[in-house]
Amino acid sequence: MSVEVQAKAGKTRLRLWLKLLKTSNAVETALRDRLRTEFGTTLPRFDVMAALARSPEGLKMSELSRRLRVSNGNVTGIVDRLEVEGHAERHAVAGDRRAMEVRLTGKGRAHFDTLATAHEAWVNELMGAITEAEAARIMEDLDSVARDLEEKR
Amino acid sequence: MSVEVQAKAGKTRLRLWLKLLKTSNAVETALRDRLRTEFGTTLPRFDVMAALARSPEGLKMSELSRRLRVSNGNVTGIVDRLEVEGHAERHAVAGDRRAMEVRLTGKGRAHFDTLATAHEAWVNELMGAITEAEAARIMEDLDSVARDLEEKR
DNA sequence: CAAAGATATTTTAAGCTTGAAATGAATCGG
DNA sequence: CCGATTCATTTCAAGCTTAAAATATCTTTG
Repeated sequence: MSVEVQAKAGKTRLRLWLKLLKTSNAVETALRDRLRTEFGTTLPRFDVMAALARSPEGLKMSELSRRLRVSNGNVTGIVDRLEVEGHAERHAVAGDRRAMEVRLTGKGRAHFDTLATAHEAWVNELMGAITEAEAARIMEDLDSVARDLEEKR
Repeated sequence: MSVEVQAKAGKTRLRLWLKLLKTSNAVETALRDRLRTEFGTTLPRFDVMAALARSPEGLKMSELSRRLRVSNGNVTGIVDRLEVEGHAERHAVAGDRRAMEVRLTGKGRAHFDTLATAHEAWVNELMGAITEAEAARIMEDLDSVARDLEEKR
């Protein structure tokens, strides 16, 4: 590839990145707004609840942190707040006094079901401009970026 | 479209959103890491400097806030820190004692040039898995989402 | 001109986020 | 068994972010 063509591809990727960032920020902001105004909650709390909903047996703090790719200290704070709300509970882990298992409460599960339904509808509304065929194609491209990034880690 | 096909397209869009979010978070985290470890700065400061670099005559606080789509209070804090570092300066605006014009200092401009060069190379490295043709196509799709979101605002 | 409304910015309170340090507990090698 | 290391979690300090309230100034209108 010539130097000129390389430079052009570079500028195109930079533009793509800026647009990708702008679009995902716009969608994310809309979701945060709606979670806040319609349900008085936040995206981080929703994310933690979603992870817990997929593991009814409970998850250790470190496992939650690993799955959501956020720091341990971050999970501590979010679970603290979910506990205050009565949506999650910490339980001692038999055989390891260092660890804590976190579970949704009944109230938390019911609340999450409501949130998840609304969330899926919102995403569909916000991303309505993309057809299924386009979605599949973009996902493939993003997958190749994600795989690349995974390797670098 | 049948109910079944609609539901399927809905699930595909949700998956696309989750992948979009994951990928852009991964790229953004890599960029934040490198700005921090290699230059001791942050993405918000980089973003403000980038906006200021494009307007050498200076920008008012409110204009900065509007362009970056962040709150006024947020800009106050970031500009405070850039000022402490000696990378930006606030100036009174002739004819409006409420307003402040912000500009990069000479030091700030030199610093930003270094950052911007590194930033562009990083984005190219991180998004290297995407060819120019794919990039162009994805940008079109994202544009349609962004336009849609613009209208909803 | 004075009151009312609009505009520019800062302040405040609350939450999210991180990396690093601290704590307490488990495990491992000798 | 004991000292060293590793592991799970929390605490801490700093920065980013927002919405809402507070300030100060400008503009419009009666």
